[in-house]
Amino acid sequence: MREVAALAKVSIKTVSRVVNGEAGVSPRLARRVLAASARLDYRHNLPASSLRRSDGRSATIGVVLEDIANPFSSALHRGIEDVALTRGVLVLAGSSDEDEERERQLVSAFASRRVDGLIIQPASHDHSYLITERKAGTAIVFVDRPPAFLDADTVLTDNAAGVRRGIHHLLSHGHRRIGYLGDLHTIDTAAERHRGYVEELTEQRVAVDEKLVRLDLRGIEKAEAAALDLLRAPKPPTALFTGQNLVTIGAFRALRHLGLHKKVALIGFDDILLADLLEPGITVIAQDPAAIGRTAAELMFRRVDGDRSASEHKVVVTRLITRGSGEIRP
Amino acid sequence: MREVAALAKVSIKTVSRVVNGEAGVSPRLARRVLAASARLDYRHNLPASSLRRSDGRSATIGVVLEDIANPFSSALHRGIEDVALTRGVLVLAGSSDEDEERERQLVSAFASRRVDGLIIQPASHDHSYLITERKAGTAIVFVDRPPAFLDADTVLTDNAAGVRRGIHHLLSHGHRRIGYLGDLHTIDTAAERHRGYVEELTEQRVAVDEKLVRLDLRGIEKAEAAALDLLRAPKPPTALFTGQNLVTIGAFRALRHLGLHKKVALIGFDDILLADLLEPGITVIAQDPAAIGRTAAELMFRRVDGDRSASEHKVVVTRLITRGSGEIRP
DNA sequence: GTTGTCTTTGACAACGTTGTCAAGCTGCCT
DNA sequence: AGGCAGCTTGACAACGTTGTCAAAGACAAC
Repeated sequence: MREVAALAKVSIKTVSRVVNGEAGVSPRLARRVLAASARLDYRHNLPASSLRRSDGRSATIGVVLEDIANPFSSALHRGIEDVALTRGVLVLAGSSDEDEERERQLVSAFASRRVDGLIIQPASHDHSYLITERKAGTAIVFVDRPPAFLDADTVLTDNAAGVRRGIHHLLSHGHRRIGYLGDLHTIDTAAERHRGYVEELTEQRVAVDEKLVRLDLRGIEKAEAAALDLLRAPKPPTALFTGQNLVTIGAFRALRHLGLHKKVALIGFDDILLADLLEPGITVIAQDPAAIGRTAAELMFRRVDGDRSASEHKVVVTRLITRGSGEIRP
Repeated sequence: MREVAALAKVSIKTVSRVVNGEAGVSPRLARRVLAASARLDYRHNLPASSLRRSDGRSATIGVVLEDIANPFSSALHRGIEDVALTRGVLVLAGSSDEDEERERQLVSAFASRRVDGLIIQPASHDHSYLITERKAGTAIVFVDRPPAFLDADTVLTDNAAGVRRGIHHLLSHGHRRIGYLGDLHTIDTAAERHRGYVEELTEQRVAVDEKLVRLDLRGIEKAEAAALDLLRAPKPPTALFTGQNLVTIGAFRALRHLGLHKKVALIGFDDILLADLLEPGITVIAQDPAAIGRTAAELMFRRVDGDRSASEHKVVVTRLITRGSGEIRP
C-alpha cells in the first residue's frame, strides 16, 4: 500500500479510501491510485484490514460437519456456501468424524482465526465451552442436532415426525411386524428417529417388539449383519424401517442376499442417490440438507448483523418419496 | 494479551513467548501467564500474529472445486483436509460451478485472505492470472485437470488410459459396436477420455463410428435422452461406455427404460455409490479422489516449505471394478 | 478583502502480535 | 574481587491497514 501511494504520489490513507470505495476522493486521484495498484499487482490485505477496523470482521465463517465428504454434510455445506457467497464471505470447514475432541479443536482453530460466525453439526454433548466464543461476539448456529448446555439458534429436521410418517405408511399397507434399524443412540437424531418409531406404533396400538429393534449400527456392514440376523429369526419382520443412509444400504444388501427385496418392505430415512434405479426403488423419508444449510446461514448472518433477539429454532420438514420398496404388502 | 500481561505482572513479550511455546521462560512465570490467560479466556489472534511474523503464514489454504457437494469433489476435499489437519492448517473451499469468472473470484478472495497455498480443480482455460499469486509466494497445485498457460504442479487421473482399459474389456467380451457418451468437451478430462476411446478402438483396428458418439452431455437428463436416441437407432450399439458419473446414471436409466439393461453392456467412468446393488451391478473405471486430494496437499505443503524444484506432474491410477454390466456379451 | 462552509487530503496513532536488541541477574572461573 | 558467559526478561518498533482529526484548498456570500 505504501508503494502504491508512493507511485501514485498520494498518501496511503488516500489509497485506503480508494481500495475501500469510500466517497470523497477526487476522480483524478482515484484514477492514479487505481493505475498504480494495477501496475504493482497490489492485493488488499484483509487480515490486516480487519485487525484495524472497529468491527473486526474477517468475512470468514467456520463450519464443523460430521464429514465434509458425506453426501448429507456436503449438501449442507453447499447450502451454507451459497448464502455466504452473496455477502462475500468465505467458508472454513472441517470434519469432526463424530469425535467430541475434534469438534472442540476445530472450533478453537476457527476462533483463533477470528471467524465472524460458527455453524456446527455437533458431535459433542456439552457445548458450554462455547460460552466464551459467544461472549467474544461470534454468532453460533447449530444444525441437524441440538446443542447441550447452551442456548443457541438451531435448524433441525423433524426427525420423529418423519419417521412416524414412514411407519404410518407401512402400517397402512398392512404391516404389523416392522423392524427398526438405527444408528448410534448417542447421536441425537438417531435417538429422535427411534422415538418416532416407538411413538407411532404405540399410538396406532401396535405392540413394540424389542426383538425387532437394533440400534447402534454404524456403517453398512454392521447394518447388513443386523438385518440378516433379524430376517433369519423365527418370526421375522414383514417390513424394515432404517434410520440412516448407510443403514438403509446395508439392509437392502441383506434383503438382496436373502432374495427378500421384493417381499419385505423397506423405508429408509435420508434419500440416496440412485435409490430410484434399484429394484425395487427404495421408498425414503427425504431430508433437505441444502435447505438446512441455507436457513442456518441466514440465521447466522442475522446474528452477525446484530440481531440479539431470543434463540430461534427452525424445523425443516421431510418428504416421503414412494418408489416401490415401501409399498410392498405383507 | 496486554490484559493477560498485566494480570500476570509480566511484559506482553513474555506472554507472547509462553503462547508460542518458546524456550527460555522460567517455569514460575510461565505458570502465572497460563493461569492469567485461562482466567481471562484469552485467545491467540492468528491473523495479527501472522501479520507480524516474518514468514507471514496464515496456516490456511484455499481450495477451488467444481462443486463442494458433488461426491468426487467432496472426497477430494476430504483428502486435502486430512493432510492439512496434520499441520494444523485449515481449509477454505469454494465451488466454481464450471464458471471461469467464479474461479477467479474465489482465487482473489483467497489471495486477499493471504492463504499459504491454493489447490485448484480448474474451470477456466487461462491461468496466467495466477502468475501474480505465485510471485507473492503462494504455492499452487492443480488437481483433476491441468492448468493452461501456466507451469505448475498437477495431480491428474490417467483418464485416457482408464478409458482404454474399459474399452479393451468390452472388446475382449466380443463387442464391436461400442457407443460413447461424454461430458462437455471443453472440460479437459472429458476430452482426454474421449481420446482414450478413439485410440483404443483405432489400435485394435475397430472403426470409430461417429454415429455412436455423443459428447457435451451435461447432467442425467441429457445423458438419458442421448442414450435413448442411440439405442433406438437402426444399428444400435451392443455396449456403452459413459465418460462421467451422471452420464452413467442417465445411460442406465435409458437401458432400464428400454428393458435393455441385461442385454447391452455398460461401463462407466467414476465409481458410483450403490452401483453394486443395481441389477446388473455397474462395472466402472474407478478414480481415487481422496488419493488425488492427499497427493495434491502433500505436494502443496512441500512448496510451502520452500521446495523450489521443477513442477511435478503426478498421475493417480484408475481401477477397473467388474460388477456385471461390463461383462454382458453381445 | 474577509468570513464561513464544504470538500479533499494527509499525518498520526492504533489494532494484536512478534523480531530485535539490550539490560539485569546468576553463577562460575581466575 | 573482578570478569565473563549464559540465561531470563522487557522496551520498542514494526507488520498493513483504517479511524480520527486537523490542515489546506475551493467557492460563495457579504
